[in-house]
This record gives sequence, C-alpha cells and structure tokens, in this order.
Amino acid sequence: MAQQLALAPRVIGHAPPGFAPTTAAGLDVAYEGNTGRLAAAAVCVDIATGEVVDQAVILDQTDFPYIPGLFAYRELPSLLKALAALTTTPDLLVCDGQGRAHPRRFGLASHAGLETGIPSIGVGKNALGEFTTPAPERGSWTPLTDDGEVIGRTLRTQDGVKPLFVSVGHRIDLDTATNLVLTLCRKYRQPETTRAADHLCREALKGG
DNA sequence: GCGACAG
DNA sequence: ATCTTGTCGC
Repeated sequence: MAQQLALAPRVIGHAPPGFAPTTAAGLDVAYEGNTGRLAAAAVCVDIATGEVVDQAVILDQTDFPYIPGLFAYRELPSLLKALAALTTTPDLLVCDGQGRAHPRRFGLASHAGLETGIPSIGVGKNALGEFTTPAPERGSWTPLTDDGEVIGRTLRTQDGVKPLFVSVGHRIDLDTATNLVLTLCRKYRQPETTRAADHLCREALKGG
C-alpha cells in the first residue's frame, strides 16, 4: 500500500500531445482453481476495425493472493510478460479492473501504464465508490465518485446492459478513455480487446 | 466492531 | 477469478 501511495503521484491524467492511438491491447488472466497456475494474455486489435493484429499468451505461476486494493501485485507480473511477448508495441492498454478508481488512486491499469509508459485505461465490471445508474442507452454515463472526488464513470456500452466502470489508467483523460472504450465495445458489453484476451488465456490454460 | 471488497 | 443446472430470451 505504501508503494501505491508513492507511485500514485506519478500518474499522468491527460493524453500526450496529438494522441491518436491506432492499436489497443487487451490484458486478461485465467486461473486454474486454487493452484497458482495461470495464463496471461495480451491481444492487440486495430481500434478502427476491431481486428486482431497481434497476440501473445504465456503460462505462469503466482503466489500472491487476491486482495481487493492489491490486485496488481497478483496479475501485473504475468501480464507484463505477455505484453513483452507481443511482436509490436500497442498504443493503448485496456485493463480488466480499475485505474484511478481505486482506494489509493492506483489500481491495476495505472500500475500497468506507469510500468510500461503506455497510455492505459481501466475497465471494471464492478467498482468501489458511489454512483447512480446511467440512462439505458448505449453511451450514457454517470460519474463514479469517492469522497466527493470524481474517480471514473459508469458507462452503458450497449442498450440495456449492465454498465462498465471506466477510469483513467495513465497518460489519458477520462473523456478520451470513455470514447475509446465505447469505440472498442462494438457489439458486446465488453471491449473487443478484453473479449479476445479473455478467450485466449482460457484456451491456453486448458491446452497448456 | 461490522460490513463491503477490482479479478 | 472459478465451480456449476437449469432457464430466460433473441
């Protein structure tokens, strides 16, 4: 927790000048029961078309348990290995979990962004913090707050589906993050990046 | 002290 | 996250 508090101030909440990402990498991990065995995947897609342009998956082991607030210490090491296995460097990272929407404003997405220097976004299916339900139409959103501070937003990615929680990871702003997530959610609730990474690591865990 | 608690 | 049958809806 002390390390998170020390690193949080280094997070940049705005995009680089002229930021116009063409590729985005989805990151996800699949676990094998209670053993520490896991598969971590990184799938890079063309943001304009949604097509997969690069992908990598690695088998790994972890001994760090799942602890709310310390999620990155369990998944990030393996995710970085998967990222390093890509043949290209993505322009954006889409993480499964929170970025700034974290007790110490330093969730997995922020940690991943700071470690790699790549702009990143946090996309969670659940969140800590307070919020009201957004309108049922795709694209509608409401702020996600904590202690009166806006730490992210709920985002309806398709008509009538449960909202996702978007927050700044690193080197991006909330509006840009929201628009990119919406663009990546072409036909389903989750971004194509997340869907592809999820599928890949699950298959790898079975086979390997 | 009690409940809640990203994946 | 993972386990796990039936069931609702397009």
